[in-house]
Amino acid sequence: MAKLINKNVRARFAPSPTGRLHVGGARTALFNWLFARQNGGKFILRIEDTDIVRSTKDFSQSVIKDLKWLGLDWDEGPDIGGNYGPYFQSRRIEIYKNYASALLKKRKAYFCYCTLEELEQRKKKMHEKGMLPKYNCRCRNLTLGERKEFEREGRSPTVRFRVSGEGAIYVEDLLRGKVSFETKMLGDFIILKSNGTPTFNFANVIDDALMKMTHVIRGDDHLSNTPRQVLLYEALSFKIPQYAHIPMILGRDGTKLSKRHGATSIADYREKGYLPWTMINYLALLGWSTQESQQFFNQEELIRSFSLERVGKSATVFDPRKLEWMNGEYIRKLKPNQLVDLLIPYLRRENWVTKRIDPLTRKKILKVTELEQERVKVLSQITNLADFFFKSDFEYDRTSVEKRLKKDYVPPLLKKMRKRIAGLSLFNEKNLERLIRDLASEFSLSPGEAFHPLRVALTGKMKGPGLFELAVLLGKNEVLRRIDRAVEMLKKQRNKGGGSASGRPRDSGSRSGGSNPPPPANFFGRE
RNA sequence: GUCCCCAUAGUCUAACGGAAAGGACACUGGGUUUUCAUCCCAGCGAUGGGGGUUCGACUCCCCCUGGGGGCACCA
Repeated sequence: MAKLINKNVRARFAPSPTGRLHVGGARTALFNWLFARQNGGKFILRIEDTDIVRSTKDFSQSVIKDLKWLGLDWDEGPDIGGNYGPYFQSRRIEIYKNYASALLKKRKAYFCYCTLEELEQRKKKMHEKGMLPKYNCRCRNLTLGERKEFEREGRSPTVRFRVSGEGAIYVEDLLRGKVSFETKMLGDFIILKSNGTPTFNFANVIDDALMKMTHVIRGDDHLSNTPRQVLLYEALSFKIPQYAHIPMILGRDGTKLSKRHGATSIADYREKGYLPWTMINYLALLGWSTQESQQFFNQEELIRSFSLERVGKSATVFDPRKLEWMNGEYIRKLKPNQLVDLLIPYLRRENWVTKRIDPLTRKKILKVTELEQERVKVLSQITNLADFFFKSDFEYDRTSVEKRLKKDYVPPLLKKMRKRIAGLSLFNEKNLERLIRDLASEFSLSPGEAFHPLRVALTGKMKGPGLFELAVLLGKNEVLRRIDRAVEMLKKQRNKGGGSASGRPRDSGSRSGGSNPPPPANFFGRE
């Protein structure tokens, strides 16, 4: 079936800047964006900063930054303007006040002088009686005199919407069909706070109407708010948009995703080293799928294939493991040269490379990248994977030393190896491999029994890239130094009676003659 | 408590009322590799329970259970 496109579509993302952009918010933004883009319609960004206590300018900026980082773009928004601005709710206060006045005049709203404490108390009492904690409208029909009296007491009023009428309110939802709510379940609700700012339900409705939104795609935690909003649309004679309440994203334990579940903000994932498109691709699959359960999409494919009709209805669990897998897939698809650029910030953070990178150093980083690419799932992991390429005084992994170096044959083997390597005229992979294999058979060892100790001596680990490739990259002299260092380390441990295997020779007190360990110089700086 | 939403493996999910319930992550085993990773092969594993409707139910209806959300001068 050919997809119907509707160029008049206007969809929006309306975050409140009370924190960094959350994965749930990001997915809501994504679905709106995809929907707008595939229809050739407009995607609008509006910042809902009416909670003056919790909203900050910094969070507004960071939300915008994170959306851009994800690769989302908008046709109207706080940073670029548009025909229906301003796009910060905090700059639209007068608009809300005017509409509130209109409702007051029509007696669809009224001033309420109850204080927070009074409301709190009343709610508590109702709760104790097992009643619905719905507002009983003490101020609903105040006389002018009574109002004057309250004002003399110094109370500043809120404006409440008068909920009246019998029967049900129907919400037409694109995903869930017609959902009905009993009007009598709703209490009169506040539309203007006593400080003059609007509440969410009020500002949201007015802006969506004034900004001519055709579709409201949002988390289904908003479904229960919708009947109130419908009442407002009707009271203000606004056209009700099409709703689509998408399933929420939960944490591993099935509860609402929160900091308890670890990283939840887009910025967290950016900093760890997830690629923006990984986030988009993964998030798109949370609550939506194609008939074939396709896993990977490029941007055009995603825009083309997305459809609201195929968005599911049940809550989804955010799975960091699948996200990491997907990031690894995308990292492996990168050209090594692209990956180098992404990796460099993490190397800088460790002070392994200088701010300016000369061509030779870059070439070496490229080589390291080629050797490690298939192991990197998250960019920041490069730090643990490749430390030994950048520093000579890397630490030895304890279990690697135990398993691969604590053998009687190892010290003599390494010493012999050192001698042979020193005598090697052409230090390349082929020659090195032949050398080690020959040595293994001289010692009556399997090749592996010779390879493994050398690997630990050179890298401190028992996992990593091809042994001969990494050795050649390190260079002959560095390889010799590292063998010396490992032999030295083993000797010291033996003297100490087989104590800690993770000791760094340089750090274990003054030296008593013998060969000195290599200086802690930067490998790339020195060679 | 009450209202609303939801229900296929541990997780994301597919399946005009008519397949052996398909794919992906994770996990397990095997192969390749000097190790790890990659790659390849194989395996484990699901329609929450109970009633209907129907020749036939993952699919439609009802009840139960479970989970989530709202009931704010938060959004």
